Amino acid sequence: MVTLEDVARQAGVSLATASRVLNGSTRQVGASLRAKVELAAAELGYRTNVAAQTLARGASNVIGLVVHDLTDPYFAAIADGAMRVAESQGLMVMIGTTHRDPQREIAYVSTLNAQRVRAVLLVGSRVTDPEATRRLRTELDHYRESGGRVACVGQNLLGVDTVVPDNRLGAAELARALAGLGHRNFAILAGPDWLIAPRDRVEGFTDALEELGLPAPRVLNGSFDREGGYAAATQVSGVTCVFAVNDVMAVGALAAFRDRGIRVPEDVSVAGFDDIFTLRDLVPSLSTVRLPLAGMGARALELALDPSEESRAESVTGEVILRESTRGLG
Amino acid sequence: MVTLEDVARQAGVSLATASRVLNGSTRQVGASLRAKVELAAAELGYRTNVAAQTLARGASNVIGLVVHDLTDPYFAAIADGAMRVAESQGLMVMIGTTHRDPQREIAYVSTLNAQRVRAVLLVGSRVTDPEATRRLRTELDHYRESGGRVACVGQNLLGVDTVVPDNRLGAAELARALAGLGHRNFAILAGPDWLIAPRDRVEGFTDALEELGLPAPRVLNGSFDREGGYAAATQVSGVTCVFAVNDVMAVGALAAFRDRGIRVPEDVSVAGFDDIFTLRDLVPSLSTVRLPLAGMGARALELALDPSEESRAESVTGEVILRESTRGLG
DNA sequence: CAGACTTTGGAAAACGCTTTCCGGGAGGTT
DNA sequence: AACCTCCCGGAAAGCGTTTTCCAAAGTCTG
Repeated sequence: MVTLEDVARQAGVSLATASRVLNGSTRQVGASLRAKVELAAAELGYRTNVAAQTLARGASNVIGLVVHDLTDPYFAAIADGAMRVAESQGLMVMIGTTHRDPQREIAYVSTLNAQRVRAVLLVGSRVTDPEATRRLRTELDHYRESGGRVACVGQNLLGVDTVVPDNRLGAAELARALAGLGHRNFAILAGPDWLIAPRDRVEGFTDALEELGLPAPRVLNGSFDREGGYAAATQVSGVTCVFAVNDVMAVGALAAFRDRGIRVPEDVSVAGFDDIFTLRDLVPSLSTVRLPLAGMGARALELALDPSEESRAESVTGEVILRESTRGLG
Repeated sequence: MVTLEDVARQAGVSLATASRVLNGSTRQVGASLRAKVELAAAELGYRTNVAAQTLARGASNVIGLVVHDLTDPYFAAIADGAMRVAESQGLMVMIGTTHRDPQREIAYVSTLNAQRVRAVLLVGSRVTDPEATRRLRTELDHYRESGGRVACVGQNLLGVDTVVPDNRLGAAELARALAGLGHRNFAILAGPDWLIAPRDRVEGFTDALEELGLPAPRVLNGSFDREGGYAAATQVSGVTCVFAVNDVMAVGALAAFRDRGIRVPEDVSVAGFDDIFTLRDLVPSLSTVRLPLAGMGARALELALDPSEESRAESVTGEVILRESTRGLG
């Protein structure tokens, strides 16, 4: 293991000088010594010991990213956006997946705190359980007191910088658009009740229908993934349009309808939410609400990194996109 | 910032005792002192400073994961598998995306070396450029000399533990299966020449056709993603079956054929490779070669973590899965 | 050319842990 | 009762950096 001291000795300079040359210091070092140090470092194959550096500097070059599930393209897209800005800032990314377990989210914040990461990004819907939220807040506050920065992509419930997708508005506009196509009877394939994002989407959609004077939709709960969409869709009947609260559930619904011999959009229209890139080529192509996922991840990290006393919440509105999976009536 | 020393003082014990209680040591500590320390730690909200711990122990609890592109479900699935075993071992994961740039891959290995991560996982096809491979090997050797462990998911070119998808065999078996359906004239939507995985798939497929005495396929190169598949597919004509060297290219091809008014599988059959989970519900459902992606990621990390002098290569064979996108002729 | 700055190099004190030694006391054996 | 072992607590020496303080050597200025 080559240390700075080895480099310094080989270059015939002091530890201080070697440090100043190799790890960006504000101090100047004369050209000749600088060259000697660089040569020695290259010859010996020196690699900075980041742990030692972090300890001495009291600040690390790592950020933490906590997502629900990396194989869900929704999170992959957001993570990708965040990672691009991390890379541009020379920061490494430490990542944890909670698989939607609030306990694990808290545990990760604690671990990332122990790692003294520069910032933590919490990506994904908050939960309705106030106790879980409170415990998470406590942990976050603890981290922030020791200088950590936090941002969230989700609901503004943690008292930290947050990028908030306007789920209610997006769902409401989708509802209006679908009503505009002539639909009157809806079913909603909802996620679990304890996740706020899907709940907000249900409420936004439902409220909009009510405002339009349309009958209340039938709400069918399922897990927030493809299987949940499939399962919920097996119970759908008597409606002309179903709204799945996210695209992967919509995909499950499409599969269920196919298996049941129900044609989309001829027999029933289907719409999703998120506009997942990987699903762009589905047949029929999916009507949905587009969210700028990568941008949201990037923005969240920018917020976290940008020092500021009060916490900011930036709302992101989705854009309704009607494709082939929804058709006009009459 | 609460330190171990603060905890020790508050508990009225020595630093050594506090350390032994809070951070798994082999040494026993009496019940009463242990309780005092735990209480003090909880009261003060102590969080281990992992950087200091790493420095003192000379070993970290993080592993590095280098993938081409996280938004590609292929990599997300492998990463997920690896992350599950990491989590089960109490290891954190530091992740880097190269966007298929060999330079960046090398740079990440260097950075992860500086971080003194326990192990590095390189996920994704190797490149044909021997110079890039040599430079990467040099960097890896350097890392390993200082005790780092390395594993790779891809081709066995780096002299490290490797999980090798048998691309040739998988493609060959796919070719035989498709020939078994009666197809004689094939086109291959190939990836870029400098990536070995797609090249191997092309060769395996081509060789198998030759063995069967069938005409050589037309090979169309494109980028290793959806767009590449789309672009290459626009040039396809006069064949009954096209093999896209991975599923996302196949999706692009499906889209291209749709745009051209060519029906799949009636007018042309399409097969992919990888069996991406998210694409399971495509219509028509995609014939492909299934690779146990999560298992491969998990296995690679196991190999990396399992000490061994000589480097091991474990081959993984894909399973041909014929679905709706390929049809039998005659 | 004296005095006041500015540069630049080095010595050494942190940074917050882990772990090796030491030593004292408790328990067991002749 | 003397001798050995164990067991457990603490003092202190690292781990590899950064950075503060000094000091020496230039560089200006008047």
